[in-house]
Amino acid sequence: MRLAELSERSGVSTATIKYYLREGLLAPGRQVNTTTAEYDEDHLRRLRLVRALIQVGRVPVATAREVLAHVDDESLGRTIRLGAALWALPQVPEPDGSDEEVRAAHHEVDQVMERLGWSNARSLSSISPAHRSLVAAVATLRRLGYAWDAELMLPYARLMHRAAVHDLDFVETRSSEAEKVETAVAAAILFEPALRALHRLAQEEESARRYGFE
Amino acid sequence: MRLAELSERSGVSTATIKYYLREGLLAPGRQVNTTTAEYDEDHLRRLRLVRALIQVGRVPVATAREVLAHVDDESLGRTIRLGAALWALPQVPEPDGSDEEVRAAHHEVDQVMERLGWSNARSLSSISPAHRSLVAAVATLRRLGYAWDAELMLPYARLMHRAAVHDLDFVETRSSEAEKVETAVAAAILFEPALRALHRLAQEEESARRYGFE
DNA sequence: CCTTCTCGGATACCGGCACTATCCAAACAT
DNA sequence: ATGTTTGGATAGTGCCGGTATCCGAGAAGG
Repeated sequence: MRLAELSERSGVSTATIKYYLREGLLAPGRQVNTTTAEYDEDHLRRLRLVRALIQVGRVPVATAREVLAHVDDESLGRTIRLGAALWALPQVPEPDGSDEEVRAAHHEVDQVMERLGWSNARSLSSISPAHRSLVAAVATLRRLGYAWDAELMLPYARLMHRAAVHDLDFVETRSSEAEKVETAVAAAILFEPALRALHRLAQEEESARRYGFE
Repeated sequence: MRLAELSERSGVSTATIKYYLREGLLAPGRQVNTTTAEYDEDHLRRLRLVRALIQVGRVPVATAREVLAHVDDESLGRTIRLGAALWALPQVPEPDGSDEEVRAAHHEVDQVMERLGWSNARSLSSISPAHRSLVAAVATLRRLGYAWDAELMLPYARLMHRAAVHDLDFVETRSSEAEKVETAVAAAILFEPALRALHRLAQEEESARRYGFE
């Protein structure tokens, strides 16, 4: 298919597709001649993933480029490749290690890891962006006066672990390796809005159950 | 305290504080004379909450203003007040009701509500922003080729409900009504990054458990 | 063959948004 | 008295995702 058709089938304007091509989020089509390029179903799939990353996941274009580069890097093993893709994601700045709250948060987070026996996560604790994000989030909560400690975090950690088991079971259902990596990214990025929405719905439900509409 | 001190203790520049005052995110201080205004601890708390909303929650300034207006509206009952605050949050556009995927997603979501007996959520299904977000997220997933149906969603919904129970238990520990509402907003906005980070950490852990570092 | 349309590529531009820099006159501080 | 600090008003900045415009090279139709 040509650019116009790609645009129509994806619902993304040609101008924006050109922009993504320019930014390296989308591989160029097969050049037929100087003025025509041919795109295929893979391009369409990738374009939809790009849109999902940017619109749903609110991932900056530059970050999306990195994530996708890792998704495409077949020289890496699965965990690494997946990890590399996910590690390119977070948009969280390095927390200030000298800050008091940050150190306290770090301590509580590590305690959670320990009590759950998350040895892998622990061994990566200094480099994993997810770990960094968690420390930053907990530090913010504490700074606002909410004493989020390991005790409070544990039940949430257990719940999210069970969610992760579901995620990976779902990823397993994919056949090809490439699809698995892509699915894992989708699971990380796109399940999150769904989880967040479910969380809020559940809050509404539970709140109405407890207090009615007083 | 005066503006400069408020700035110092919050870590927010005076220019930015002035901006928030202008935008109505922060109540003006007590005017001492034409060139001096006095701020107190409440201002500091509110300022920190504003920063958390904007920086951590990535809530647009205009949206934050609405949320905070509801938090401050003492004329509302708790559930309503809380709901009003949370409902002002979402940044999701109305999904296109005529879209095929959207309708399918809507159906699956309603099925989840029904099977969980979330009668409140169901009765609000047409107006709750969380419901709308969920439909939009599921529609996106389906458009990307992931067949997220009620069957797959149910376990996640159960997990998030348990998280919501923890949330509300935590909110209950607050003493004043105003604090409870503020805490509920914090729970909705600030727990989410923490949950997301826990989710990703759990994914890393589970992934490493299953595949090692192959 | 010639006209007219559409193609892809390059470049400049736009609009929103979260700030930020500058200016000002009033009022402290010393 | 005089330099500094205050809060308020206003205009400007930088980023970033996206768009509008222009171009010359083919494709399509008669």
